[in-house]
Amino acid sequence: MSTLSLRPTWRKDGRFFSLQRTDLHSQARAGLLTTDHGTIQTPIFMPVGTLGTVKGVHTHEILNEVKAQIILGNTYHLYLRPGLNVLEAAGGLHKFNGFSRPMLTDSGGFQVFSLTGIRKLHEEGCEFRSHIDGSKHFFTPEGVMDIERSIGADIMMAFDECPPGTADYAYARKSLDLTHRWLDRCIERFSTTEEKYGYHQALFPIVQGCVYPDLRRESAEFMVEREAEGYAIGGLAVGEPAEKMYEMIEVVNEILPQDRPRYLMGVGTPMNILEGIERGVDMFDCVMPTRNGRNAQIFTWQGIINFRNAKWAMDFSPVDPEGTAACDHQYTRAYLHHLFKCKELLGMQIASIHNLAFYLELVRVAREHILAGDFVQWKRGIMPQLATRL
RNA sequence: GGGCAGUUACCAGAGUGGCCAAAUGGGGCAGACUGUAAAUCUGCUGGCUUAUGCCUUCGGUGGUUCGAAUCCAUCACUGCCCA
Repeated sequence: MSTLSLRPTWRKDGRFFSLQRTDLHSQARAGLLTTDHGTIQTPIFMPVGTLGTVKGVHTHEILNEVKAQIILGNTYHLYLRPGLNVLEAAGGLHKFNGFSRPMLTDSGGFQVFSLTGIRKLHEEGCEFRSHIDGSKHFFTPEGVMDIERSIGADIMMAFDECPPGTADYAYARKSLDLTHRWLDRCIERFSTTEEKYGYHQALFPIVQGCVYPDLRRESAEFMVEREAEGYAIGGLAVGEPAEKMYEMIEVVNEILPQDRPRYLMGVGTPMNILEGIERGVDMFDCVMPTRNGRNAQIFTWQGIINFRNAKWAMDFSPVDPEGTAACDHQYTRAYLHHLFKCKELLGMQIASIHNLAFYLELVRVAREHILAGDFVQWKRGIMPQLATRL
């Protein structure tokens, strides 16, 4: 039996990803990723919009303040609410939420990890109990492909199992084999179905293997054979030490093809992202800027601020003097502190916009330095500041 | 003037003889958060050389008792009702 290949599903013009420059002193790359909803400059950070909305942030703010080039949605969550009938009637997620730039849907693989306790894994798929009403739902690789077709994101993720960072070798082995069998079923279904809304959709497989180099290598090789348009590295930042994560990225990126984008799923802190870029990652997503923003924490070039702390009560300087968003300059730290103390919604909005804008600025500047050829030097200079607690 | 109810930590409020430095909320002070079951969760919140320890505290004062936030007397204040 010949190996399944995704090549027949690629963009017809062959212009999905192009590398502009690879760093001489590291694996860092700058590239362009083209979708029918626009071109993305990589490396890129993708804000997470699980339910078709980046929590607390208007679309015009995502576009003009955050300057996001692509956002995420989540298959499991969108399937439960609003449901596929609504999304199909709307004409896909882009039409439904009014976001006309590229989108990517996660498959629900992460929910296999995070919903431990209300989910059951089988060879056939994963049975979930809805976290909303307890109802039963069965996700299979084929079903997930169909759902992601209905949602209509530009990039679809394969349905995988995301084991915890603490998984032992035996479990990691078993889990990886399941993910691989599921991948081939995803490819089979994806290859035999069409996009629903007249624009191209790409399918990214997800390399797994926990913290075990041999499994990671095997997984990467397995997926390279399938000739995807892009590849994801999953199952990291789920409880393992950061050093292990970096090591796994190195192992995997040695095998993944240079000419295709690599997406490190669910990562991470500003420092994690720069470490990932240095090791050849092109795409990142993480809930951290929005979730931590809602919880009063912001990231800046100078370090990390917790706006719940009393020390900001009388600080009338701007939220972030170096920030790129209007709200960074419109409001003071004392005011933002006040908003969080009073649990005012505006505080969460400001912090979310700020954090996302900062993350996008971080990868934009990183890209500039890759193009200029001094990425490693620049990164080394700013890392200590990023981790500082203000 | 008479009757009734009450006074507990920053606030509200439980406790009505020992398991009480005192429940629970709120507030305050910190911490966590990584493909979003998260505008959530956790810890601390009388003092002390941080402890299965000591000291001080439940309106004031004085009693009863081995032992009192809890029982008695009295004073002060608060609220409601009747004049």
